[in-house]
Amino acid sequence: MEKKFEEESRMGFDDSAGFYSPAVFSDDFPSSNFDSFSSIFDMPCDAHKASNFDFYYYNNNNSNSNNNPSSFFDLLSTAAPPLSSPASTVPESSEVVNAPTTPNSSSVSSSSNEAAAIEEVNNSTTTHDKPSASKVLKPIKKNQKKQREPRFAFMTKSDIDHLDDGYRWRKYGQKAVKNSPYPRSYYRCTTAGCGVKKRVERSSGDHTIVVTTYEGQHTHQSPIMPRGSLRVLPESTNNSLTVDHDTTATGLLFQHNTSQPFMYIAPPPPFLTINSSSVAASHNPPPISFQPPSPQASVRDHGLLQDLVPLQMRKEPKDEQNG
DNA sequence: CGACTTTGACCGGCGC
DNA sequence: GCGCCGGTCAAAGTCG
Ligand SMILES: [Zn+2]
Repeated sequence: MEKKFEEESRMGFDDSAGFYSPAVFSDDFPSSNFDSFSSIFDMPCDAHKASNFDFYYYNNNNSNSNNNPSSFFDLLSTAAPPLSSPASTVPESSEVVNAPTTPNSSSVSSSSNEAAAIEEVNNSTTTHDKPSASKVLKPIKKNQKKQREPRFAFMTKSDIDHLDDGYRWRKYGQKAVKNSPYPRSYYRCTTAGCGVKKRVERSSGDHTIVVTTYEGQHTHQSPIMPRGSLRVLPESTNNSLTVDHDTTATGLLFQHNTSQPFMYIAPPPPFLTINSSSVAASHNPPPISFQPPSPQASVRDHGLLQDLVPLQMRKEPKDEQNG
């Protein structure tokens, strides 16, 4: 019992929340701590079976009751275009080219070679194969290791567990998390034919941080318009998003699937406009020549992530706003 | 009444 | 093989 628990604690990064050290993920993590992050990445990622995230994003929102912290998720959903063929998102030949900084991550790189399973997951999500015959059916053959689509974990400092991201979700499960007194909720997109799932839990260390893990890509547009917290400007108007309140999106984003994880620290995402008075960052790619370790179709597939990633990641702290 | 949540049971993988 | 555990199902319950 205890031993088990201890083991869990040791590999607290099992899924998502436990991965982070509260000391590191403080409200204002200075750029000088980047090295510390690298150390974290060095953890044996292969330990957690299918929980290999591709991106993390730490949304350092002000968890003031006044503002709705879900704003960032709103533009998340809206910024990410729907996918037509999710299976092609992850080429099986997307092996790592650069030497991984973590020797253990070798096994992680092999996680993206099961792209075929993605389609099965999507198909199985349909309700046609849900007769009252058996209790729980096995959508995927046992042969398949149940490889899932890439996941994106977004950490948001908020008191609200279920953040409104513009999509309709149906809660289909809830489990207790040992690392955290807060439970983990399982949601699934209610749109027919869309097998996107997401998990919502709280960080083990910092309970104020909500970790929302998205799995898969929506095959449709956002069914509902986000509430007044966010205004999405159509392309005809502007290629940027507008946020009413201050979304201090001090972000940390790193790629986990590839060999070398990168950090992304940016005050405001480029595609959104803070307070609708700041400069409206255009959607075109920045002049920075970001070179991911691999072609990474997954990066461009993730739409929004693509926007986030090539910003000014890598160890390029230079002087991003002192203070 | 429809959409969504709650909640216990179940399944499959994994360690012992 | 057994038990633990993460993930999932689905009937019952809740809400507007
Ligand atoms: Zn969807």
